[in-house]
Amino acid sequence: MVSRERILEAAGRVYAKHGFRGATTRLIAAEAGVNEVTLFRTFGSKGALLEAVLDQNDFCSDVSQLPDPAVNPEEELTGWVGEHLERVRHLRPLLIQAISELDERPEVAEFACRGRDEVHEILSQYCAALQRDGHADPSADVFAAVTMLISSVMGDAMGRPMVPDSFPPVDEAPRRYVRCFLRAIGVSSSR
Amino acid sequence: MVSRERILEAAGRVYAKHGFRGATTRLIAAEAGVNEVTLFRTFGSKGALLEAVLDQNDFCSDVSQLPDPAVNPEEELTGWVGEHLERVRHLRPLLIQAISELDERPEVAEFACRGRDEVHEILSQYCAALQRDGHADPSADVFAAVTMLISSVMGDAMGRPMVPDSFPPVDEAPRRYVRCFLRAIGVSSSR
DNA sequence: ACAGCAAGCAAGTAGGTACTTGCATACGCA
DNA sequence: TGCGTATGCAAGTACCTACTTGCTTGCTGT
Repeated sequence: MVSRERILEAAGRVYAKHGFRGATTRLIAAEAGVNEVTLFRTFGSKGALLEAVLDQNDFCSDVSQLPDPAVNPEEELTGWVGEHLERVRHLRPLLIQAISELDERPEVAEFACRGRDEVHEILSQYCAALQRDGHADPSADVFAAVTMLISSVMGDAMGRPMVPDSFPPVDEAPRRYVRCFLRAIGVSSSR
Repeated sequence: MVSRERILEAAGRVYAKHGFRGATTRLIAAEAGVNEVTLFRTFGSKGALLEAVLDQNDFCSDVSQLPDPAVNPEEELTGWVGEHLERVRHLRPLLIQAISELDERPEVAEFACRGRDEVHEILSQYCAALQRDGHADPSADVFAAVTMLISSVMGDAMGRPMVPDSFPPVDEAPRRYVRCFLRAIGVSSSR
C-alpha cells in the first residue's frame, strides 16, 4: 500500500503546477510512476484524490503560540513570523491554485481560508498583553497593525518568487517586518 | 464590428471565473451572445483572444503620482492608497488566474508582475522626501515599511472577499493602514 | 440595384479527458 | 500448495475541446 502515498505526493506536485483541470490523471499517474488505473482503484475519482491532497496539507495544524506575558517582543515575534512565513511559503502553490478555483470548486474554500482568523487572533492577544503590561501604546490601532503584519507575511510568501526586488533579503525579512510592526504599535525598540 | 468588444468583455468575465482551461470557447461565445465561429474569425485562436483580454486590462496605466514636497502625508497617502486599493480590487480575479497559471503560461508574467516595482518606487521616493524635509525618522526602515504597505493593499484586495473579518471596514481601511505606516516610519500623527 | 462584408448555422475533424472492464502477473500468508 | 490482494496492461466508452469548412443571411455603401 505504498502506492497511496506516492500518488498523493505526485498529485500534490502536479496540482500545484497545473491546477485542477490541468492535473490530468495521466500526468499524476506518470509522475507517481504508477498505472493510471491504480489511481482510480485507490481514490475512486480525480476529485476525491485532490480532496485528499488538500486534506493532507493541513495548514493550521499546530500554529505555534506566543508567550503571555511577553518577555522579548522583537525576538519572540521574529521567530514566530519566520516560522509562519516558512509555512506559507511552502504551501504557496497549493494555496494559489485553491484560491483561483474558489468559484468553481467551493469545497476548497475551507483549505484556502483556514487559519487566517486564528493567526489574527493569536497576534491580537499578544498585542493586548503588550498594552496591558505597558509595553505598547494603548491608543495604537492594533487591529490594523496585525492585519498589515499578516498581509506582509502572505505578500512576501506569495509575491517574492514573482518580484523579488520588492522585498527585503529573505533572511532579514521577518525581523524587519516585526520592527516596523512594533514601531506602529508604539513598542520602544530598545531593551 | 461591435462583436469584438462584446467578446473581449465576455472573455474577461469567463476567464476571471474559470481560468484559461475552464474558459472554453463555447462558454465565452455564449456569454457574449455570439456564435462560436465568430470568435475564431475575429481573434484567430483562444490563446490570442485571452492575450488580448490581458492587454486590454492594463494595470499600471496612469498610476497616480504623489506630490513632492509632501504637504499633508496622511491625507495624500490615504487618497493614494484608496485609489490603488480600488484598482487592485477590480483586477483581483484576473490577477489571481494569471498568477495561478504562471508556470503553464509564462506569457502572462508581465501582466501579473507589472506595476509592483513602480508602485514601490513611487512610495519610496515620497518617503525619502519626508525624511529629507525632517518629517520622518531618518533611521526608519523605509524599504520594509513600504513593502508592508503595498502587501497590505494587495492582501486587502485579494483576501477581503475570502476572510472579511480579518480586515478593517472597507471605508476605514486606507486611512488606518496609512496611519500605521506613518507611525512605523516615525511621522508624527498630528499636524 | 448590387457588390462586399460581417455574422449565423450545421456539420465535421482530430485529439484529449475521466473512468471502466477484463485479464494477466506477482507477492504475502495460511 | 493454494488463495486473496495489489498492481500492471490493453482496450474501450462517452464526452468535451479547439478549430475548420461550406453555405446562408442580412446589412451597408455606392
